[in-house]
Amino acid sequence: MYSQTPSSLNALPVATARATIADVAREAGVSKATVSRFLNHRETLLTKDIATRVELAIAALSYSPSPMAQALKRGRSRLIGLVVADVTNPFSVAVLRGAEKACQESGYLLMLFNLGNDSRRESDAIAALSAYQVDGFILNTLGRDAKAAAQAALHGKPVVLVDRRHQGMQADFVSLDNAGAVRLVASHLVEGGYRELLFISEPIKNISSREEREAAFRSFISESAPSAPGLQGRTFENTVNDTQALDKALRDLRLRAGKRLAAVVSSNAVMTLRVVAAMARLGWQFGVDVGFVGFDDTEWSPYIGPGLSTIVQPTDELGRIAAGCLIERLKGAALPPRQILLSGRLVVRGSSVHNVA
Amino acid sequence: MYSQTPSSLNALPVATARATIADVAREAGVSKATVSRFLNHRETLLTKDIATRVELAIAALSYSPSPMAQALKRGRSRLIGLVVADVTNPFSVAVLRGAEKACQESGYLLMLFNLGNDSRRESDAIAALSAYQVDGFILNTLGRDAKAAAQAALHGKPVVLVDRRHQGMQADFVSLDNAGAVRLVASHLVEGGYRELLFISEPIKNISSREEREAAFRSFISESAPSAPGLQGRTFENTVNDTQALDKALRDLRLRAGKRLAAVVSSNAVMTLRVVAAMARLGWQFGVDVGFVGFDDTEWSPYIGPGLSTIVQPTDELGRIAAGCLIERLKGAALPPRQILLSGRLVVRGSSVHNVA
DNA sequence: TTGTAAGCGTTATCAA
DNA sequence: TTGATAACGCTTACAA
Repeated sequence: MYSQTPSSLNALPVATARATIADVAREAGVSKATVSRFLNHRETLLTKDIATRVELAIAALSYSPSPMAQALKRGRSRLIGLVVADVTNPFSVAVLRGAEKACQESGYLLMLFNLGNDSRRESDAIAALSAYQVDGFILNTLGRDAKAAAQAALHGKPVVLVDRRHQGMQADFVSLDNAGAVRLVASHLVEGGYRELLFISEPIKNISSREEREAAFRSFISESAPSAPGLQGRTFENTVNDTQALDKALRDLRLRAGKRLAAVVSSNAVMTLRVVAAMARLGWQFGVDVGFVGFDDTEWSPYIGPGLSTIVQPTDELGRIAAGCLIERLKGAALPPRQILLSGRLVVRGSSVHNVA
Repeated sequence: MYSQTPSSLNALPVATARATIADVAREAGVSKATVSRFLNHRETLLTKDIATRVELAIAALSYSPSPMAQALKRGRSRLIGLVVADVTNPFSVAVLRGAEKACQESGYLLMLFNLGNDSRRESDAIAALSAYQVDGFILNTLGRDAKAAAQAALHGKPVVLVDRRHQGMQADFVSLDNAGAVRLVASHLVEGGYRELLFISEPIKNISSREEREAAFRSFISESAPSAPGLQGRTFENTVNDTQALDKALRDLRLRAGKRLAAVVSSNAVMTLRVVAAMARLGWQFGVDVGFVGFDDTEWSPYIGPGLSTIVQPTDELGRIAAGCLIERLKGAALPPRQILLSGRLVVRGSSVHNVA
């Protein structure tokens, strides 16, 4: 504070242009080519004497090469394009976080494009990112417009899909083991005595993760019915503002259940919040009136009612691995498309433990 | 589905290089300069005949100019660097969302750098982004390392600060009106009969928004003491894992309050969650044992206990305006540094309405 | 009104 | 081992 006199505040140094490779060459008394060699093939092909001269010049001018120029020349940018369906969704953000970390560690920078759940922008996103010569894509998109995603591949850039598959696309795919997680949830509820289950999802519309979860739920019910007498299960798709339908679905659930215990399985955090709101409207309590398990653990899950039981997705891992896969390919690995499924973890809290009180 | 035969899946077209301006020129039978003119000064300086020929060629080759090459030549990249303190913080994400939207609308792309609350990376972030020739910066950073931020200015790039000021930096600043919001919160509590208040913040360490909120709280207490008999207020800084200190602070609060009503003001969403956890540990209820208002509204606020009263920050606006300010300057506006403060809105829920039950 | 050519900051190919 | 020089894809004097 003391050292910051008013004059030092105003007299900001005039914008001083970045040093270029030519400046360094001049300073060191060598050619640009030599500087470039120092940068890229330091150990080989260089006299010690010259190397140190270049090194000094670089330090003196605090030079660092322009990634833009490098990109233009090399055709590679050390940029990774990340397209997310919706930055508002905590899942997307968590993945973003993991991916960003992995990229930073490998010296890549992330260019972000948010779709805001507008699937029409999907091809815009890929086009824009592609124009900036991103070296590869991480896509957590809507999955409707397979063609758009394919474009990326057409430009020969590697792609990693997170959470949502694209039909007919040859790409690495990183995701939660949805089927396994559903089994975890459903068998926990059945063991806890719940017999009338309702799986609630956002509109499924071809989104692979939603399809997989719903399908796994259906299979579980039909497979388990023999060994769990009285077990029934249904699925329900709820659109964003249709609170009436949601309330009705919950009431119907209890009606169907009769004396049996009823439970809800929510397919993601967004849906969970809607169910929480519905429960408040109905004046029902988790664990008393209905059991509950939701996909996606959030920081607030423990504090809603008796605590919400959830499936924890390894989101950070998902992001890291997605970025890792991509970077591996960028380093030249020519592997066949991989599918990496990570297991979810069930966290049991009060909402899925029946409580008569 | 039917049209996707196995062969069409495998026989992906070979990576076909992007068309360049030279390709277009050849196709149209004109010079590169002409194509460039069509791109940049379409209306002026061009014969109708030639213009259409170029237009056709562009369409035929589905050409779009390389932003990298343009950036290299022009020195401008249509890229905006966004540095956030912590992508995990819902506030940062919300701002990010607003900024991203505004950028997209103006044809800018966002390069993201997350500090993960590690202040040492602040200068790395700015250096990395700056190397990619971003045209400007949106900074929501830790505010410790004023020099790092200043570097950005030194390269002559405009900067917008969000939520956190940097000492001695000439830059636009966009933020919540912290003082006003604190007054809103505190007077609401006092009017509700609360007389022993505790302001709980994450460690303040020079972070301007935290300082401002705490200072405003202190002034409010001393200004209002005369007109509100028995009014007392303290402030408390809680570090991330120190649950013991937090629990003690809450117990002491009620001890001090005696028969008077006690209330907590939490300085952001992260802190709110810790208070929620502490209340659970203590077995206390919001609105009964202590009153509560927290900064930052979250989707889950309504569903914790009787609902948490909160200050809603216009986060989307903050992001939009930040990006807007920047883009305005990028268009050439040479204004003095502006300070834009947006008002918060108080949402009253059960936690700040005393309930004897 | 259009074309030629130089240059943005790199890297890579050739000679020396 | 080092240095010219051409190219990457674009814009912009300057000429025509």
